[in-house]
Amino acid sequence: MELTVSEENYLKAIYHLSEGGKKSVSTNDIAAEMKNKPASVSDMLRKLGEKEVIEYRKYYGLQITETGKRYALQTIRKHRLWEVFLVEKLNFAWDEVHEVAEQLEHIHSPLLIQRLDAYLNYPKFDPHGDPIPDEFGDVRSRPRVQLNEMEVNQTGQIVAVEDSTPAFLRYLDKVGAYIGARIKILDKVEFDGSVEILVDQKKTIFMSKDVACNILVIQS
Amino acid sequence: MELTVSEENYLKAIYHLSEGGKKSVSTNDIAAEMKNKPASVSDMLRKLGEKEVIEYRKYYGLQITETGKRYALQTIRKHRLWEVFLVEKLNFAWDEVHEVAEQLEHIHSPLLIQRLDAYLNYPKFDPHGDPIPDEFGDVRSRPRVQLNEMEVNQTGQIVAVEDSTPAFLRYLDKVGAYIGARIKILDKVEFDGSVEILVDQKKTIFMSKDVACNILVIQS
DNA sequence: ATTTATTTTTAGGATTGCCTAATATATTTT
DNA sequence: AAAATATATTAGGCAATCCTAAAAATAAAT
Ligand SMILES: [Mn+2]
Ligand SMILES: [Mn+2]
Ligand SMILES: [Mn+2]
Ligand SMILES: [Mn+2]
Repeated sequence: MELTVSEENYLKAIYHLSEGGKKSVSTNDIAAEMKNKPASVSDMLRKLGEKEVIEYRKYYGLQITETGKRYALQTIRKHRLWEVFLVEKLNFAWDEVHEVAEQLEHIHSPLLIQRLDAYLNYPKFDPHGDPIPDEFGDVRSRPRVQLNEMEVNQTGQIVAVEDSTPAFLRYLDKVGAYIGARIKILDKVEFDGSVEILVDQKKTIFMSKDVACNILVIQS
Repeated sequence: MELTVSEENYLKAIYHLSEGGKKSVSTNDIAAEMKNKPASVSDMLRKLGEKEVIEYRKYYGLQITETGKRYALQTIRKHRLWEVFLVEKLNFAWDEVHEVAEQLEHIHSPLLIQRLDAYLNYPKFDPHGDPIPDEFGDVRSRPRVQLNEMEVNQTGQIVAVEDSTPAFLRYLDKVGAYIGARIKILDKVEFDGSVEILVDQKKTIFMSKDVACNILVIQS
């Protein structure tokens, strides 16, 4: 079965919202994520239900099916592989890739993705630290914590960001936080949740809770 | 102004038909090229006229405008650059690239194309020997003749093919004709226009007129 | 110069994907 | 439990892109 670009985008949004811990995904949430109106979402949910990529009962809620998950993961795989390509091969900055990958993820060609994967040397993570599903849709997820939840003196390594907007990513570039950086919590301010961290045993960075909660760390 | 994918495809078809020597491009020709119906073409011509990428008078004919040419050449540039990428970097065969490039040519990102061009080392020709327009839409065209129009004992170099269908390209692979090959006409059969050529002073190939007329040569 | 054939356009319809406004259902408050 | 609020769906519409069938314009043949 072939999905349209719009259907692929909806399914991806639904998958992400489902994985985000929330029990049920609401029409309003999807509308917000897709930047369109709830009425449009209702239209699309009916169609996705008919195509059996979600299980949908009006007014009750929806659940993504196994088939739907496979489609979503395939699109996510393509998105993240293209992001790696743009950064590794075309020297894009990590804050410049998302919009283009959003288009490239809809190019339909199994051969293309297989070759791209090989060309990039089968990367496991995208430039934002997000895992790249394999061709069967398997994702290797690592136990990650938000930086603001760590305690003073704990150490770890930055492995991903939860916000991929250019503004946030450029800010991280500016202060010197990057994927792969080894960090240690030097201080936490009770009052506002801001933290001070040591990066690579060299540089001290002070950041607000708003920033810290979008940085994901593997503790060590 | 932004063109839709469909508009870009129509404009490309119109450009190619215009360059094909024909004085005026007919609605039927466009429909054939686009593999849809003349009625649909009429719809689109009105729209392209309103956007001033063609000059269109009902029942009379149409002419692509300078603006239209720029858009068409931009799309052609993208198509051909992607074809080079697929062959040079992802090891696609030259008969496998067209369909994918047909999709990739519509990805919208000036930065992407600029970087891709640099990454490929500013190629001047695509895998089928067609010239790649520069970022300003300038095309360096070379004087080429169809192989079947050459006389016995004349020599030259294969520089392009006029047919890019997989069946034709795979046939050329099989018999050993390729872009860049130095050739000499050994014999021509008056009766059916078939020719015998010597490739790289080594191999003799016999081909029908139907094949020969789709092979373009620079004479030397 | 008519008639005939071809080409092109218009009329009307389907599908996709979005919208606003109105309605229906579910949830929360009192 | 009823009323108020929040959430979700339907009704009706619009734009894009395609279609078939009918009508109009042009070109070709007699
Ligand atoms: Mn997308
Ligand atoms: Mn990413
Ligand atoms: Mn195309
Ligand atoms: Mn080509």
